[in-house]
Amino acid sequence: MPLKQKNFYVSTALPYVNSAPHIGFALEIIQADVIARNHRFLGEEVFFLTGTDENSLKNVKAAQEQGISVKNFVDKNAKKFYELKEILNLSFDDFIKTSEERHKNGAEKFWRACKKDIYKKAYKGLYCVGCEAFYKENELINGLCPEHNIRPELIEEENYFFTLSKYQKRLKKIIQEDEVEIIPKTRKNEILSFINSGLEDFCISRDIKRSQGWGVPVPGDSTQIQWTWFDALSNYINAPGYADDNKKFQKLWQKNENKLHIIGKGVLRFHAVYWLSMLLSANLSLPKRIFAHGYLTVNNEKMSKSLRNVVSPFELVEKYGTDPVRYFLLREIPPTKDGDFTYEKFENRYNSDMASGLGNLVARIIKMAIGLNSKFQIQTKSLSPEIQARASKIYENRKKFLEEFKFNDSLKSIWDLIGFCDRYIEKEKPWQKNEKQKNTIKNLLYLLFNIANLIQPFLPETAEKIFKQLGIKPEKITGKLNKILNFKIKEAKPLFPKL
RNA sequence: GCCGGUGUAGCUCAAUGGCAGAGCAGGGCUCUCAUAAGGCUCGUGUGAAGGUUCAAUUCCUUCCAUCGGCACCA
Repeated sequence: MPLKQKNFYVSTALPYVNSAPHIGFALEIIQADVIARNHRFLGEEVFFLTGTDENSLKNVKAAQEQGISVKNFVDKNAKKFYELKEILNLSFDDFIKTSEERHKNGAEKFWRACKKDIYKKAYKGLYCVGCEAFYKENELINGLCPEHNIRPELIEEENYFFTLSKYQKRLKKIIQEDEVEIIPKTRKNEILSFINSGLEDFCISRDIKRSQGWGVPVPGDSTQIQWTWFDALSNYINAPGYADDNKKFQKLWQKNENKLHIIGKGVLRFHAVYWLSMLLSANLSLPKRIFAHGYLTVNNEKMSKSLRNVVSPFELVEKYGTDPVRYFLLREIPPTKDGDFTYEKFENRYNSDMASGLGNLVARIIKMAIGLNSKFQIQTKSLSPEIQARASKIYENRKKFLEEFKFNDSLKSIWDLIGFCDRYIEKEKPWQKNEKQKNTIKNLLYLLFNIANLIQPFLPETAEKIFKQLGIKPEKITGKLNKILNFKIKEAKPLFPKL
């Protein structure tokens, strides 16, 4: 009887579609992709989910500005997010749009499941028409909205509230004891101090007129729609079939011990406080880990439309290719801290690590090997034990680092192996004809095979190209070390031409 | 204001209560299999002031700088 396959679930946050994808979201979805690919190599059954959040009021406004229907607007923009799959070589298994029926059905079912913790209350607040948001007295500047410099109106309406206060104690325990682990620790501490400051019930619906009818209705009340975050968070269970496929839902969510949310630091509270409490309320299984990444700056400035410094992943990939973009974001940006993008930094990484590093190493090994023979059979027992140990050490590092989401350290450790190969070549001079030449080249081919293996989750396209040049049959590519390898070397164009 | 993080070579970051390291960029030398690629080589720099200690970059105090969190904001 075959062993039962372990399940693994990973999601990104759902980006708003009111503007085009930028490299900040590219970072998040690439991180998730690496984790997903790595778990597939570990032999687990992976469900990798992403999608788009389309029920925001911002969309209604943006659609009106463009003079098209809201549905047309969100469909048009969501398509751009889906296209990231192609250009960034992403391996997600499902893409959920919160305007889809399956999501709305799920969100309504989820609302009913939380019913015991939902109550109606008059809400009074200072409402800025420009922002379409409520402000607190102390957030105003001279009594005016800080964005628009206008005096907010005092609005009173009945809304639904969620009894977050009720979950304060349980939530504190869950987070403190890592029943749900928040990564990194500093974010965990922030959330704990937020919880300790006292949790207040929060408003989870809007008047339907103010939302112009766009959104997920509140079950049983035609005057209200669900607040965007309340419906959007339920996407994580709706995609795996919460409302329409119980068998799938049980397998992927309820009985899955290893569920991971990858999110940006700015939305941690929604996930670590609201979402967990909502799941507790509905009596559903909790995620295992929440990983919060940092943000990208451009020239050390916040990316924003008004600064006109938003970098498009489409343009970057068009100019440099998919794997250089993946490499830069994973290698240069510290996983849990803010990192900076500039074209100069990007091109430096490209030239030194990709062109002169990996690309050049592949070219020189292939050329030397082919000068000797095109076919090689390598048995690991005939290779240098020191070299084998060195390679297997990098697999251990990758495993360890990826468990801690240290994409940068993991790549660094692989690139150390590339550096070792260059020094090994220099030392052994395998271009000279002598009795140890063939053996040196076998060791190098073995190392190159392992480098390709190691970079697979990060740079899948490059790994594939290297395997092709080595003539390794696809069925031999298991992500693990093999005892016997047959190579049939082919020359090819440079992987990364120098800029 | 309150809470927390960080401050190390031009840049990005390591490290340990005991002579402070790596990558990139830059200078010099050099091999030639390779994408003018590779290798070797060159760096007294721990924000400031005190304190504990035989010894502090590491522990403590204060200060300065900077970043983040503090309720509906990627």
